[in-house]
Amino acid sequence: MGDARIQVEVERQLAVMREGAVDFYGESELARRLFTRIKEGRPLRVKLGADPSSPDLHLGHSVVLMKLRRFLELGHTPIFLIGDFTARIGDPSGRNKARPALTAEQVAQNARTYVDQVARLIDVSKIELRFNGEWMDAMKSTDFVRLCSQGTVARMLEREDFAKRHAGEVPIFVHEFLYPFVQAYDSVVLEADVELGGTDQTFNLLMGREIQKAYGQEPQAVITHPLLVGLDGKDKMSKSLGNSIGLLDDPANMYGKVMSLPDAAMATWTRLLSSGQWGELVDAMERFARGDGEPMVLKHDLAYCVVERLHGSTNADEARDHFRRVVQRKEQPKEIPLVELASGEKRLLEVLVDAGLAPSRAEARRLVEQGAVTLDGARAMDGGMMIVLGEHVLQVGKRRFARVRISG
RNA sequence: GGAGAGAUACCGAAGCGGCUAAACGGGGCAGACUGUAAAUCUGCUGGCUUGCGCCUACGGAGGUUCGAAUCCUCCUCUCUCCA
Repeated sequence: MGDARIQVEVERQLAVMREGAVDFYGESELARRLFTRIKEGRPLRVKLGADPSSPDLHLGHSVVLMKLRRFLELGHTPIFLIGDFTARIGDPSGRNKARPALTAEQVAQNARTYVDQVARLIDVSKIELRFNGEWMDAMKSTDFVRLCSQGTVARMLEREDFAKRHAGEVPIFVHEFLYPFVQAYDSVVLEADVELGGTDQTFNLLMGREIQKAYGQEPQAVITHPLLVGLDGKDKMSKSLGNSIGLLDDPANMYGKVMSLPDAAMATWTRLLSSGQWGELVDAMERFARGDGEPMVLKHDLAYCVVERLHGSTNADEARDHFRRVVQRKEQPKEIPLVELASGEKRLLEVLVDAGLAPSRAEARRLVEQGAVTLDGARAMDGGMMIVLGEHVLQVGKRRFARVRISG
C-alpha cells in the first residue's frame, strides 16, 4: 500500500474513532502511530476496562463496548480488561462516598458473568481478555510505592469528586487515591495504544498517559464518550441508582424499560447507542427533534432496536407483541408461569405470597387494599377470601401475573 | 497525641424522656388518567395477625427510669481544628 493510500485509510479510521466521542486526547500522535502500524501491518492495542463491582453490565457500558467492537472491525486488537484487582479497591470516580469493599469471591463471580455479557456485543474469541490481578497481585510494595510517587495529593484533590467529598466532610480513604495509579499502570502492562471510556473516567484515563510516559512508553490516545442517561432521564445510568437496563435483562423487560424512557431522552439514546447502525431510526429521531413524528411510535422502534441487538430479532418481535398486548391493551400475556401449590384451599393473601407475587403478607394486604389484585379477571378486595381448588390466574399491578394451580 | 462534632429506616434528613414504626424529601409499589412501564395527580411504603394485639428497629454493649432514638457509662467508626 502506498503512503498516500495509507494516509487515506488513516483518515477513514480516525473518523470512525471520533464518532460519538466527546474528547480524543492525543489524536495527532495516534494518527502518526496508526500510519506506521498500517504500514507494518501491526494492529493497535485498544483497551477498555471494567471493574466487576456489580454482577451486571448495563446499556451504558454498551456505548463503549460497541466502540471497542468498531476497533475490531477496523482490524485492531481489542483488549477487554476485567479489573478484578481494582474492583477490590473501588473506583472513586463520580462517587460521593467510598465504594463498599468486595470480597475476592464476589469479584470472581461477577467477572465470570462479565464475559457472557460482553459476548452479547462482541465476538469474545477475537479479543484479548485480561485481568489486572494477573500483575497487580504479584506487584511488590516497593514497586507499588514507586508507581504512586508519580502523582501528588494536590492533583488528586483537584478532582471534582474528591474535592466535593473533602469539602463536604465525607471520608476519603487513602486506598481510593491508589485507584487511578493501578488503572494507569494497566495501560503500561498492556502496552495500550488507545484507551476507551466514559467521560467520568477522564482523570483515570489521562493518568494512564502520564504513567506510560513515566515508564518510558509512548502515551496512549484517550477517547472519551458521553455517559448514557438512565431511565429516569436525569442521572447517568447506574445499577445502584436503579435506572439501568442490564445487558442480560430478559427481552420483555428490556423492551418495557426502554418504553419507560422519558420522551426527551429518546434522541440522545438513539444517538449514543446507534454506533453506526440504526440509520433509519437516527434519521427519524432527527425529524422528531424538529417536531415531526409520533413519540410513542419512535420509542417502540428504539425499544425494538435495543432488544434486537442483545437478543436477536425473534425475541425482539415477541417483546414488542408482549408490550402491545399486556401494557397497551391491558390483556393477559400469552404465557404465564404456572405455580403449583399442593397445600389445599387457602386465603388470597397466602396465595399471593406463595405464588411470589408479594414478598410478605403485610405487603400482599396493602396491594389488595389498593385494588391492585385481580383474581380470574375480577378485582379482589378481600384478602381473607378463600381460594378454591383448581387453577386461577392472579394479576398484581399492571404486569405481574401468575397462574396458580391449587391442589389438595 | 489533644480539643470539639457526629453515627436515625433503601438513600438523604428531622426528632433530643411518653402523643414515634419514627416528620419531610428522594426512591420503590399501587390507583386514576394517558400516547407508553412518559408526564401529572392521589394513596401506600418493617414483620406476624381476620381482629384486639404482639414482635423487631434509631452504630455496638451495658445502665438510669413506670417508660429511652432521646439521659448516663464504656466501646467501634467518621468528620473538623490543633500537634
